[in-house]
Formats: sequence, C-alpha cells, structure tokens
Amino acid sequence: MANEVRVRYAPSPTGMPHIGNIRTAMFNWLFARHHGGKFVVRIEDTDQERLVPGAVDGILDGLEWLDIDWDEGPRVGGDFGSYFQSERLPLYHAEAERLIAQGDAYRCYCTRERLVELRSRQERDKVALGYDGRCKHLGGGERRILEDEGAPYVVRFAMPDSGITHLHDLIRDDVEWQNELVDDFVLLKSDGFPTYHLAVVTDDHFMEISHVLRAEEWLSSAPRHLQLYRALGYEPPEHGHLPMILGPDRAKLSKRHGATSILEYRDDGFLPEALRNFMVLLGWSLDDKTEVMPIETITENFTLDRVGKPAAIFDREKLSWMNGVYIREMTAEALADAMLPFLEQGLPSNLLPVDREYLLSIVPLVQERIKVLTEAPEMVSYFLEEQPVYDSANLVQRGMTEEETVRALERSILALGDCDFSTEALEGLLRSLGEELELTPRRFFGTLRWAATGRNVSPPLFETLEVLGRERVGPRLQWALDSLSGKERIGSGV
RNA sequence: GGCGCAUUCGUCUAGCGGCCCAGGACACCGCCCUCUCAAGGCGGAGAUCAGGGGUUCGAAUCCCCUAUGCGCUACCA
Repeated sequence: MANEVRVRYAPSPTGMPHIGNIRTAMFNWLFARHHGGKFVVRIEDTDQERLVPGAVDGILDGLEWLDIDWDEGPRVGGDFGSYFQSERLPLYHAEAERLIAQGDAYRCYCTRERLVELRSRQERDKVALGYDGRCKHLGGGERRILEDEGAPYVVRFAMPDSGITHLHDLIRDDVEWQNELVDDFVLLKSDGFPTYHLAVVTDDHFMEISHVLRAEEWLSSAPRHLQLYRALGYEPPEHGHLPMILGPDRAKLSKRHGATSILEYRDDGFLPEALRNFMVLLGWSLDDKTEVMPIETITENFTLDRVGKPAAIFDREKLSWMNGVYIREMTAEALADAMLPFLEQGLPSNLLPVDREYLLSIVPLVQERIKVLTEAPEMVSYFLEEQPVYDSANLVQRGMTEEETVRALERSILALGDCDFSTEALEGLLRSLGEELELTPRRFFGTLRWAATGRNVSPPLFETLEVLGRERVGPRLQWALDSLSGKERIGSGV
C-alpha cells in the first residue's frame, strides 16, 4: 500500500468494553505496529441517550493497563481532531446537506408511530423489514408544507434501487449485496446527531484511515458504508471484518458472562501480558504450535492472512493457565510488586503492611503455585500470621497415634532449637529425626507442616521453614504441642 | 420473514489438493518425580474434518445443495 497505514479503534462510551471489543482494538493496534503505521482512538459518542459517564476513562484506562498505546486520540491529541464525534457535528451536517443537494439523501418526516406501524405490518406479512421510502417520493407541495410547519425530520440516505455493492474483504474475501434489499437508512437523527453510518464514513475519510478492521457484526453495514463513500466521492479504505468473540453459551458477549470490563480482569488477578497473549490467540495464530510468546514476536508476525474467520468462545480456564505461565516467568521482584496490591486488598489489616523484603523471600515458594494474583493473600497469609488457627486434631496424621505425634513435636522442638535454619540443614536434620522416630516422611512432615503453617498444603516443608525462620517456627511448634497435650507445657525449648 | 457470514477434538487452533486414517494447546485421565500442593516429564482418551452431492488419479482443503449457529434487519453502536 502506497500510503501510510492508519487504523482506528472507535468505541462508543455506552459502558465498559468487553473482551471482544478490546480484542478488536488490539488487532488494530497490532496491525498498526506491524506496519509501522498509526493507531488512532476515536470516541463515537453520537448516541446521547446511552452515554455512560466515566465510560471514556474506563475504556482508555483499560487500554493503558494493557499497554496498548495510541498515536492520536483523547489524552494525546493529534492533527485530525477532534477525536470525539460529538465535537464534529458541523462536519456531518455539511456532508448531509451535500448529499441532499446531490439527491443522494432526503429529509424524512415519518413519525416514530408510522415507523413502528410499518414494521409490525412487515413482520405480520413476513416481508423484508425496512423503511419503505415514503418520504423519498414526497411531492413538492407536501414537502413544502412539512418544512413550513417545521416538522421534525431525519435525513435518510437514498440507496440505489438496483445494482450490487461489492466488497473485497481482507478476511472474508468477496461479499456482495443487492442494493434493492438495503433500505434507506438514517444519516442524521432528529436531534441533529449523526448515526454511526454517517459519522464513521466521514471520520474515517477525514482522518485518512487506511484500513477499517472491525468485528463481523458490522459486515452487514458494509454496503451502506460503501455506497456512502461513493456518494460522498470518497475513496473507501480497505475493510477487514474480524471474527467475534462469544460467551460459553455461544451468544454475543454480555454482562451475563462474568467479567465484562477489561479492568475487571485486572482486579481478578490477571496480568496484562497474559491477557494480551491470550486474546490475540482468539482469531489469530502464529503457527501450528507456538502459543506463549512475547509481544514483540506477535507484532512482528501479525498479518491479516493469519486471522481466522469463525467466531471464538472465550475460555477462562485457558486464560488462567496462561496467566500462571506468565507468573512463573516473572522475576521475584516483579511478582512481589504485582502481588502487593492484592495483599493489601485481601489480607486482614493486622497483617499489614507487608514487609517487602520478607515478601521477596516468600515469593519463590508460591511462584509456581499461583495462577491468578487474587490467590496471593490466601497463599502467603500463614507466613505473616502470628499463629495460624487450625484444629489440632489435624496434627495427628493418618496412621499415627496421638502419642507419636506429641513425641514427634517434642523431639522436633528440641532438634530445631539451635540448628542451622537453612533448607539443606533442616532437611538433613529432620529426615534423620523422622527415621529415628520410625515415622514415614509423609506422616512426620505432615505433622510438621500443620504445626508450622496451619495448612495441609504448602510449598515444600524445608524451604517453608527456612523462610519462616526460627523465631516463627519455634512458637508455632510449641503451640501445636501445647494444644495437643492440652495441659502440660514443656519448657520454653525452642 | 429477508440478507449476510460461519461450520476441524468439550474449548482455542494448525491445515490453503497428495506430507493428514488430521498436528499443537487448555481442560480431563494414567504413570514418573515427590514431604503435601504445584511445576515438570512421559503416555492416554478425545474430531466419521456439520451432512449430502459433485470436480479430480487424489479433498478437511475447490464447487453446489441442505442443516445448524451467529450477525444485521433501530432516529444503538
């Protein structure tokens, strides 16, 4: 292509964009980055009734969180502004007037009532739905009267009533429509705002967009847009209709499918890198086996010929797995920092603030066990608690007697009293102690695990003990022994 | 009702006429490793390539029909 690649993401601020919407944004961004072009964000706020306060910030924050940066648009400006359609009204009006003058559009005075009635009649008669073109054929006198009355009107595009409109889609190849089957759609609403169709076509033209990459749900609108480009005398951009993303029930994504806003994924403990990697795989592939890959690899290889056609179902399970992969690849420092907000959020206040140095020593133990960051509080709480709370009956492992358990704890307390508290030393010491006590590792370590962590599951025992340190392990073993034997205390021991 | 798009393991996908009685990944099952849980390694099960017709020496790959799903059919995007 001779000219610069310029693509855009054009969300309407009617709520938080769902994952499919963001995936579309990302494909545009990847396409721009791959071709060294520009990625533009434009806010399509033409529906005044459905505007949601804060939605624009939510959308932009979501993109920023994912590290999807834009070259022009809100927050960054650009030479083709405004990037809010509500601030470009005069442009749309001028184009609409031009179309009317050319005879490619007309004022329509039909009332909503008539439109509703028309529709129900069409449904009843089982004929094609759509505007019947009544006002297109309004006689001059009748039209004059309506104008003089100042009757409210919309501007409709006069679709050609014969011929075909052809689209060479970058993803779906050739698609054709019969013009007579496309009705005269609205360009300008009675409140003076343009519809999507008018706004998108004129903006894409004036913003010099080279490629329109949007979801497949827009494919049906393509003939309208193509005809508009023609009537307006614009050169149409290339089009590519991307596959949609569906919920597990195969329906269009909506609030019912759980996390709907991109920021919710952040709050649910997903890493932006993982989500990005996962999203790109919904409709695009590098080859027959590579799935986890850095963003550089993706941008380098992102081409439309590797974008698929069928809609994809969003599978959270696989996202979780991939998130775990990314977590395991992090440095301890990065993971600690990523975990911190979740710990502050999810840990009881008496365990806060978390000492970063201490956390850094804990991180290697939980790193390969954590899939989403929201699991962090649960995974590290026993490292921080004064004394984990648990039922002392758990100390007695299957196949052990209470006496054996008490003895195991007593001997452990003695042995750990003044030993080297390193993983290696602890392992040597406790393994031989286990043998001496004639307890299987499973039982002996099981008891110690409960005593040290208050859990039946934890990272490997010796590493855990080392990180906890003598000053925490000692009292906990003592507490275990006390709670088991109930009354008698043995000396301060450890 | 009309128009359009889509259709490979449960899910994401590879495949663009012979390499495919279909490969990879998630999930699932088993084994190994092992102090528990993970991670990792190995293996297994899982797709008559929606169905039916063609074209071709040869089709998951090309064409047609049917079915199903989805989208559009708003003064919403």
